Amino acid sequence: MDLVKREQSALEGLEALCHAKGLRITGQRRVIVQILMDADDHPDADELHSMVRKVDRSISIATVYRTLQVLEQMNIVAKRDFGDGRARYEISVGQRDHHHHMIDIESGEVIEFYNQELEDLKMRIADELGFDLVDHHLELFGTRLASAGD
Amino acid sequence: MDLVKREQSALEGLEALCHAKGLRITGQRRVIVQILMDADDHPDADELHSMVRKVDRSISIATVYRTLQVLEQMNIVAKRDFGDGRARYEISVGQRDHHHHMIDIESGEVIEFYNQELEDLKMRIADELGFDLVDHHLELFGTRLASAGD
DNA sequence: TTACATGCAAAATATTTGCGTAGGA
DNA sequence: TCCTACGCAAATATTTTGCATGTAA
Repeated sequence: MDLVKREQSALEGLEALCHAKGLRITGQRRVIVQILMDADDHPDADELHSMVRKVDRSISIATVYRTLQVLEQMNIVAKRDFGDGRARYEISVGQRDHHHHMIDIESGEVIEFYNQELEDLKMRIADELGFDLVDHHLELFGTRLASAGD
Repeated sequence: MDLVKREQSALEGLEALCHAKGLRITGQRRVIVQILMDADDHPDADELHSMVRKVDRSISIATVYRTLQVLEQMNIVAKRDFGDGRARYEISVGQRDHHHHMIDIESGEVIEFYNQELEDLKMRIADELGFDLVDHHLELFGTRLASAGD
């Protein structure tokens, strides 16, 4: 239920924030946000466009980019970079639910994780450097341990 | 002296590694590595190209990209992403001397830092996730505290 | 009605690659 | 000499933008 609630609030958040900023809630924007909320991976603009077009074939790649830009400014979407050439996107419900990525450099698989120690440490580091932390990205790249899992 | 030694070893490392991998040490490669060692910021390919051309006007942007690619594979150069569209490069002497970046989102200034706690924590997190850590990127984005510095 | 948003196609960026030549080992 | 690396220019890939039209408020 928690996940569902979170998704609803993201969509509500979208509408509320759109209104607050004088932006229009269009069918395209609704579809793009919905698709991105349903995605449990990190699609790039082109992948997102393909998915979006399964719902509404008329939506253009330009609108996808423009919408992602707007959503990023509203902190509804976070833009990520995993080292290949293109940007990847994911829903970020406000600043909550912060997580990072462990990337399997052999398979390309991306695992999300959260670690409170890390959050604390980053705040502390930023503070020591004389900064107010606004955002942060951490990506770990590695290979699966032979012993573990599989 | 320490810095000088480190730079020398980077250049020596280049030659040694080139030989080991059957790669040729060309004038272009020497210039590119030298310029990158002398840079204390994080130039992108185009900036690097401009700097390199002050030494040898015939060096092309393609060679800069190709050299950076080779150097990255040899772990002599690290590719970074600070959120604008282009990749940035810096010398990384082996795996030592690891550091991260605190980016001032107002001025674009980049401050490098190192934190042992962070290194330990990242190793631990990767291990807990069942991974052998190969590489990692951390970027903090923030604004300068009013009270601090200035 | 009236701006803002959209689709389309062209443009702007960043990076890679084919090809014939130059040059390091 | 031989093969890798180079310069050049064209090709790719990704993202942005101008413009005429559509549409939410």
